[in-house]
Amino acid sequence: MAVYTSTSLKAELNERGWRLTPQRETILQIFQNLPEGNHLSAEDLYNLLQGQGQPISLSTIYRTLKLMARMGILRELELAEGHKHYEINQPAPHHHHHLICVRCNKTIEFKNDSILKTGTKTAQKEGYHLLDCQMIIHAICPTCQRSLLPI
Amino acid sequence: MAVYTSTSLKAELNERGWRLTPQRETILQIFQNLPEGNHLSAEDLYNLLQGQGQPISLSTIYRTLKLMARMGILRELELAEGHKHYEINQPAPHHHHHLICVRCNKTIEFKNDSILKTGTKTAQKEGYHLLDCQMIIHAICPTCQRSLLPI
DNA sequence: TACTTATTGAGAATAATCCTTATTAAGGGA
DNA sequence: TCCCTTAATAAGGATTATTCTCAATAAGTA
Ligand SMILES: [Mn+2]
Ligand SMILES: [Mn+2]
Ligand SMILES: [Zn+2]
Ligand SMILES: [Zn+2]
Repeated sequence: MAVYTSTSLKAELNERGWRLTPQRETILQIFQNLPEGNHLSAEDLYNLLQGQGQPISLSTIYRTLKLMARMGILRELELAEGHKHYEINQPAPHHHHHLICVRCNKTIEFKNDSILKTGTKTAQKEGYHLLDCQMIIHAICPTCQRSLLPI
Repeated sequence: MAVYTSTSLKAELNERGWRLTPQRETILQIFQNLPEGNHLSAEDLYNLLQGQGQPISLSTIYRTLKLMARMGILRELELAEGHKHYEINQPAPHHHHHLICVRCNKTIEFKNDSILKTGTKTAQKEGYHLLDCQMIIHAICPTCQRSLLPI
């Protein structure tokens, strides 16, 4: 859960025999500049880059998102049915969690320092190398509670 | 996060104009009798029922899993790439969380009472009706740390 | 028992994600 | 700076988990 720059990303990639490409640099920048509370799906990111005139193929998008999630640079979130969302993975005080309405997918972020502490301790105890730690609350929002629509 | 019986499931379904079917009863029983630490995918459940000589169509399996997750009876877990897993949703002292290796998907369950408390408090504060609350730790297990295989 | 309509089963449809392959270009060494 | 090795990209096809459609069935209710 480190804070990455182009330089530190390059270093970590090269260390493993991998390469820093303009595509990877671009995608890292997008997420670094994404305002807190925003989350991008693969297709969101694809469209965003198209709009900015620096298109990247969908294959590369998917490969890069997976790579960066497995490196601990991005967090992979299940905020809605059917597809994943991503955001930058940052330590406290930016580290946060998600409260999600299972009916309308409205999502609220919240912070709680003890969660990351518990995650760190648990991973360490088992000898795991921590990448990300998230609490997900599935619930029904006030609006959906009032609506009579089924499930 | 209540403990369900056939009777209480029927009551809750009927209250909403829905019905208790043998298929729903069977699926609830499967999960109630599933030993802690076991998690079933839709296909796992389908095959299990086939083997027990009480087959249920895959459509119904998917519909029922989603229904029960949205009722708070089952927990929907993202333990591996590509498909969901389910387990019964129970309060303390059975309530637990998951530490997952992102490379080999090895999963360890752990308990921590303060997590559910935080979840309950956070949902309540926002006026959400709590269904489930889970902490997910993504990490790399000791074995995968030693292996030189990339990502 | 009879009626209404939620639910099932079967298979087709959808869509997110992954895979294949030719081409490009990053990194490291001379 | 130029070369070589090979990792990475782009494009489109393939895969597959999940949803949808619809005719047939059966749960709930009076
Ligand atoms: Mn977020
Ligand atoms: Mn479990
Ligand atoms: Zn809602
Ligand atoms: Zn592992």
